[in-house]
Amino acid sequence: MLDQCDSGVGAISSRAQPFSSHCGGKACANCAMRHVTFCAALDDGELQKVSGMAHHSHSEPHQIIFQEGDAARELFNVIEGTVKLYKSLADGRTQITGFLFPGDFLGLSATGEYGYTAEAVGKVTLCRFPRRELTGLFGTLPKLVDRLLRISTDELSAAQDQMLLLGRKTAREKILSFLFGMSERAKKRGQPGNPIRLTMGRAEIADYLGLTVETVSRTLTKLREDGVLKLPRPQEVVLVDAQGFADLAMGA
Amino acid sequence: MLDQCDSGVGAISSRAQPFSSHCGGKACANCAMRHVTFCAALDDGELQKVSGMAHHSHSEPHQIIFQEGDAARELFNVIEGTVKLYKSLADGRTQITGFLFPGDFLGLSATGEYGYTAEAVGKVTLCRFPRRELTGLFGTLPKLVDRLLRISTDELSAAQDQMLLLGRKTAREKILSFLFGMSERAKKRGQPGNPIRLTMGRAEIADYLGLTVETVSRTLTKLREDGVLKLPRPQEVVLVDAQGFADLAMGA
DNA sequence: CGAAGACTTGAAACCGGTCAACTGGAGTGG
DNA sequence: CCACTCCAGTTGACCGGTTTCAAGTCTTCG
Repeated sequence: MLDQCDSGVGAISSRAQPFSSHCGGKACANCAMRHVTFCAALDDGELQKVSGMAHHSHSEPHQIIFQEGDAARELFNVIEGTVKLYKSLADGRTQITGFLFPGDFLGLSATGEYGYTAEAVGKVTLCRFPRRELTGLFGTLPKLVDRLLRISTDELSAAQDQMLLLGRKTAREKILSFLFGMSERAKKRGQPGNPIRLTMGRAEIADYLGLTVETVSRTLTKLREDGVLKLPRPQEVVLVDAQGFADLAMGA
Repeated sequence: MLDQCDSGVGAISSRAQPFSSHCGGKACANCAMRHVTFCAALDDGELQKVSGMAHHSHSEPHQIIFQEGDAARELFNVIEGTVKLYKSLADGRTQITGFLFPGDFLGLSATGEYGYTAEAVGKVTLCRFPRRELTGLFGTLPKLVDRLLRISTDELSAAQDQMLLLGRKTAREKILSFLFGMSERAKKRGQPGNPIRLTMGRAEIADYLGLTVETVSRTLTKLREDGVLKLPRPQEVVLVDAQGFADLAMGA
């Protein structure tokens, strides 16, 4: 199901994979991410230029992709799996600033150092680009910068929504917003929006929503008791009434 | 002190100002913001190209500059005064996502609509650019896009810090971080970092930190009682030991 | 089958929120 | 010039949602 340089969105491979593989030639042209992330901004000829500099790599669960403060030498597209981005305080308190799924992009930095840590949640496949080589194309590929600017402002918008959530929503509202967001993003990736598959654990949901594990668990239980959702297994959320749920999550 | 198209950073004018004024010719060349925000990315010749499309305007306290959902037709530089950006829930709960001061930029949007509301905190002077005209220059002025990308990633980085603050810090830590940030930003604008001038009210600080007015007030009182700072007037914070304060705020 | 880890549930404590009253300075008008 | 009003800020008492601490339960996996 997984070729060296190409994978189906959300496909799950049971085959052993090389940790890293260089992809020359028309690798990018065959990539499942061809029409998403910044690659979509390029025509076939332009894609050729970046094809040579990219390569795929695989990360194991809990593996750190890069840490806050590391020199930002690479940019990444997520091909498969879930990545979490987070910042921590000295005493260990952690805030997850975002989850990334197939088709998402990461690695932009204004300072030359990554501003946060990126870690694989489950098994992850990434497409890596050397930053200097890619930014070197900015002059000749203006569409590339446009696209990155757009990705960046998109992320900023999401960050502002998350600030509203963290600063002003109750635990119940946080959970509802989170589930709604997960559902919408799954749909955008062409996956079903209703049975929601949670690829991250309760502790990670808690660190994303500014809550504790216990509160996340209790709140989900309460939503189940209220008939809003079912939890056949911890990682699977079935929405009883998807439309009613959307209204709830939006704040009706 | 204030010309039509030029003002000193942080200068306070007592003269009546026209609400809006078009600035042709070498207006931008004389602007106090010439070497900050995205203007700094352009040489004198390039600046000429944008000079004609820009004009300054003045806003009164509490005046809405644009609202969440409005078509994003303009981009702005803050010339003078304080601007707040915020998002609100249907029931009125509000989260301020950022304060902008002279030299700061706003108005980027991925969707074509502003994703948040911008409001003048005190009297404000803005430099306005029609979005379509400015983005039309992207092709010929790659440095402009680079700069906007950098501004955007800077903001994203600040947003992530704010998420950590909102999700994981205590009220005391939030206030300390806020004051520290205000001090650092004042220094970057070439103003003193120690007596901190708070141009926004307690309610706005509260909406920025995810607290209530009462908690902001109580926490400031506590910091005063602990000898960390003095409050000669509500809008003026004197740090008793600036270095010790910085350590505190960073989490020592 | 046993151990480890993730998730859930329970009881009690606490931080920050809510509601309410008070203070003080700025602006206004008598 | 002083009294009044208004509003921002402060302070107090109480409340409650979330956290904390602790003990279960369930699943997974060796």
